[in-house]
Parts: sequence; C-alpha cells; structure tokens
Amino acid sequence: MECVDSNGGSRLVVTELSLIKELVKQLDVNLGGSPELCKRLAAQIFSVTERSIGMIKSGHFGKRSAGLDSPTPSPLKGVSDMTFKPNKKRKTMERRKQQVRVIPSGEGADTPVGDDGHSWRKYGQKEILGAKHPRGYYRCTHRKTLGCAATKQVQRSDEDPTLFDVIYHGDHTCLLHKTAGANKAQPEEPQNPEEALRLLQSLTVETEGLAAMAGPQSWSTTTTTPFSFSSPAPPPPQERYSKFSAPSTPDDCCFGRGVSVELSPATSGGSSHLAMAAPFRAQSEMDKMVSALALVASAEPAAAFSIDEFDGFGLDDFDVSSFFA
DNA sequence: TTGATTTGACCGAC
DNA sequence: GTCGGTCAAATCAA
Repeated sequence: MECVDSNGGSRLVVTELSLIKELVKQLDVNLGGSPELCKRLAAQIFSVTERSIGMIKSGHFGKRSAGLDSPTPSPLKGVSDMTFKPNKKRKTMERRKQQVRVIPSGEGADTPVGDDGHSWRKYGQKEILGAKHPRGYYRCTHRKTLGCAATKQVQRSDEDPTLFDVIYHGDHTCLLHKTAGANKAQPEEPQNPEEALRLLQSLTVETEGLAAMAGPQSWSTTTTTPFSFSSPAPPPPQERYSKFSAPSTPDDCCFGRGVSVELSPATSGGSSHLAMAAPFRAQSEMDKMVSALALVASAEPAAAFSIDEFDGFGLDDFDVSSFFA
C-alpha cells in the first residue's frame, strides 16, 4: 500500500494537474474554433492526465516521465524546445514505457486497439532478439508537416499476449499551439483530501453533443463521464476493453470505469483518429476535478489516503513499475 | 492519386 | 560482429 507523499514530489503532480487545467482553459477558449485544435488539446489533456495518474498510482512523484522532463516543469514547457534530429543511432534518449492491454477478442491484431489520441505512422518493424513478437516502430504523422519528433515502439508482451509494451520517445510538438488562455475565476475548491475525493466522485464531465462539433468521423458516442474514485464492482471485461482502449493508455485509466466513450473504428493501422473524450465543455467541473486531484496529491501524510482509492481509474492491470522505466 | 504499410538494407552504438 | 533504430523503395488500400 502506497501513500501519497507530502513534499516536493507531489508538486510534480500538482504541476501536471496545473498543465491539465491550462489545457482545459485553452480548450474552452477554442471550443468554437477549429475542431482539429480541440482534438489535439483533448488528446494532450488525456495524455497528461494519464501521466498524473501514473505518478499518483505509483508514488513516483519525483520521477517525471521521460521525454517530458524539465528541471522545473511548467505548463506547456518542454514541448516547443524539442528539436527533430533524424539519425539512425541507437536510441539512448529518455523514454517512458507503458503497458497496454488489448481487446482479447481481437483477431490477432499485433497492435493495440484504439490509440492515444495521436496519429502514428508506422515506419518499421523488427524482430527483436529474445522476443517472441516483432517490435513496431511508429512516428507521429505530423513529423514532416510540423516536425513532431514523437515516436513510439510497440511490442507485444512475451508473458501476456494481451499486453503491449509501448515505449514513447519525445514529445508531440505538433500538439500545442499555445493560445492565450483567459484566466477564469477559480471554482470552489475542496478543503481536504476526503472532501476532494467526494467531489471527484460526484463530478461528471459533459461531453455529449460535442460529437457534431468535432466532426462526424471523430466521435461516435459520448456521454457523461463520472470520475469514480470509489471501488465499484468491476465491469465485465468486454466493457473494460471494448471502450476507450488505446495503445498508449493503460486501459481506460483516465476516465474510470463507467466511461462510455466509444470510438470510431480505427482506420487502417489504427491511426488517424482520436481516442480521447470529447473536449470538456464543463470547464468549471474540470477545474474542480483538477483542484481536487491537486489537493489529493499534495495531502499531508496524516491525511494521506491509500492509493487504492484510485482503483476507480481502472489501473488494476496497469504495470506501474514499468511505466517509468 | 494519395497516404499508409511492409520489408530489406543501411548505419551507428555497444 | 551483433543488434536496434531508421530509411526508403515497393506495395497496398481507400
């Protein structure tokens, strides 16, 4: 049983959450604008949220995900200063690793169903010595157009064929086109972790109705998204794995059980579609959630709660130890 | 026609 | 020399 630490480490999580908050603000500002930008922002929110949860779950507050590091991380920093440097050298750069479960009923697909909100293009595949399954190499589709340096490697786990090891390199520089986010008044904030948890349990993020805005091909179904931090009965496997599965995401970790975000069928190769909840229209709700999460993450030891409280995120099967490899 | 995937070759780190 | 990562031509699919 791990507890949230209370000092410097948790600040990183708070920083991550602040980034989420900033992104939500941007999203809110841009909701009437480009659907593409909204999608990108949503994907970024998802990615950072996932990372934060990983930190909380693992207790590795002092370890930022590789490739996203900066000594004093700040929102939206560390993305634009990445330079694309093509070479064939063996990667010694920082990386972050995730394990992703796929739909067991998949017809032998060697890539996970769904994706992480990014568009990936496969550029290679290799048999790896000692591994049963080949490793696929993917790079961001926007590598040429936007110089995005993000790449990932996907390899089916030897031990559990339903798991994929996904190793990410670099950040998506294609994601953020920073806009001047208007600061808004802060919503009421919880005063203690328990209150924060209660608030989180009560929160829903309205995503319905945004499908049309984002385009008919992007969203098939959305609904309210309860952030459950309690320990609900596990949903049937089909529910867990048939919705919102993504290569870079540990199941539906971010949105908890009960999330009902169904994606359009993946295009060939599982790329070019968005695997993220629709843009969060309810800015204030998101603000509350972020504030609550921040408070939870920075809780004093005496008030620290069991990390098991986060079971609602559906991280049970997520190999946290490998996340920050 | 265009964009994505496949696959053998190439290159550099180890 | 081996191996992992990338390139790029060929091929496939929408």
